Amino acid sequence: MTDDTRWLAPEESAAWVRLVALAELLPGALDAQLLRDAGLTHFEYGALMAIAAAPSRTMRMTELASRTNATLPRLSHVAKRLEERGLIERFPCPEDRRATNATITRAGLALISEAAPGHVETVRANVLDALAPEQLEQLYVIAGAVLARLDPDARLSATSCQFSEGPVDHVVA
Amino acid sequence: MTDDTRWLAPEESAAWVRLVALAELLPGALDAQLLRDAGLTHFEYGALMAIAAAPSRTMRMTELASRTNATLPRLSHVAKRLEERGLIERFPCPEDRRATNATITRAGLALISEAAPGHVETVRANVLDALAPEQLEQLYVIAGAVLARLDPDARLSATSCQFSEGPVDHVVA
DNA sequence: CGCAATCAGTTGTTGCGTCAACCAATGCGG
DNA sequence: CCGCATTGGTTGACGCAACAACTGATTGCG
Repeated sequence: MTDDTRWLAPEESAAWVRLVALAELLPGALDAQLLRDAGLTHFEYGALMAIAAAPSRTMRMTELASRTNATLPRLSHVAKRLEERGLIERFPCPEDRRATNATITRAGLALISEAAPGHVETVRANVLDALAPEQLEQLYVIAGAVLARLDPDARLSATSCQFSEGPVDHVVA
Repeated sequence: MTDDTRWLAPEESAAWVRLVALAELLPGALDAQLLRDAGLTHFEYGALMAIAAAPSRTMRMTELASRTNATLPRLSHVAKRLEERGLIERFPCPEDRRATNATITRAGLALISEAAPGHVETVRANVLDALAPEQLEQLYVIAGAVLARLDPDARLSATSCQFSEGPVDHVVA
């Protein structure tokens, strides 16, 4: 019973344990704040942001699913709930009648506009304010290297980032 | 309507987007491999590892919940399933008859012993092999700084790390 | 032109996590 | 001691995500 597994060295294990803890705690922290202050999960917030950032504030379900790392069934359920809450609207795509387009409503825009400041504040308080500028750069590079493995097609960090943290006034105006 | 929110600078946004993508994808990747190869979620694997690493391979439910970042109800459900599968056993604590102790069985030890190499391989393939030694150190520091905010009591990265990635032979032998 | 294969999305079922309620044991102040 | 709040843990109900199955539209190919 030879064991050729390359077990983790202490430095590797230490870094890994912390990364796992981080990945475990971060989603909960984001969800908790957004759910408390805006009644949105972080996923819903990201989806609304992605739609709002799209040209004409409209996006195909499939593309939205890809950008938010959701399965199509999941997105369909979420969209249904968001539509019932009046935050988005769905209508068949004229060009391809199989497809469905989702648009964010005024109410949806208003909601994310209200939610954004608090969310950004949470991001700063929990992450960004803890890091020096050079660490921010290191994090960018490190996460990029890992994402190249986890997300080879770069479906997430797409060009117009769906978790954009800028003001949304330009779309509201 | 003055807006004193400090919106994210481009470098901040870029790093943040990647970190979020990482936190979103990593759990899924870990779960997928462990579920496929050992029929365990990453959480269950971590819980079994934590018990296995404890003195006399026994741990109180409350402490286990704290170390694995689980609520007590969640852990109770998970423990019930693991017990039904014969991987752990629960028995009332002699000293405090409110408390419950969980012990890992031989079958449980055998399972994590089998699962560990594949898991470590996944960790290397997805994360560690993508990073240079200095990046590993940077990651350790950065994650530590963030965890100081997210997990002030350091309930997760406790001394005998529950997600330990070392061989488990010493407990099996 | 017609049929098969594929694509886009929705719907139903199952499993897991959270929340609230509950029971039992402990311990602490009177 | 006794009463009552607190701690440790389990249970049940509800909500959300994953998977599978299905409908309808489109493409491709003979």
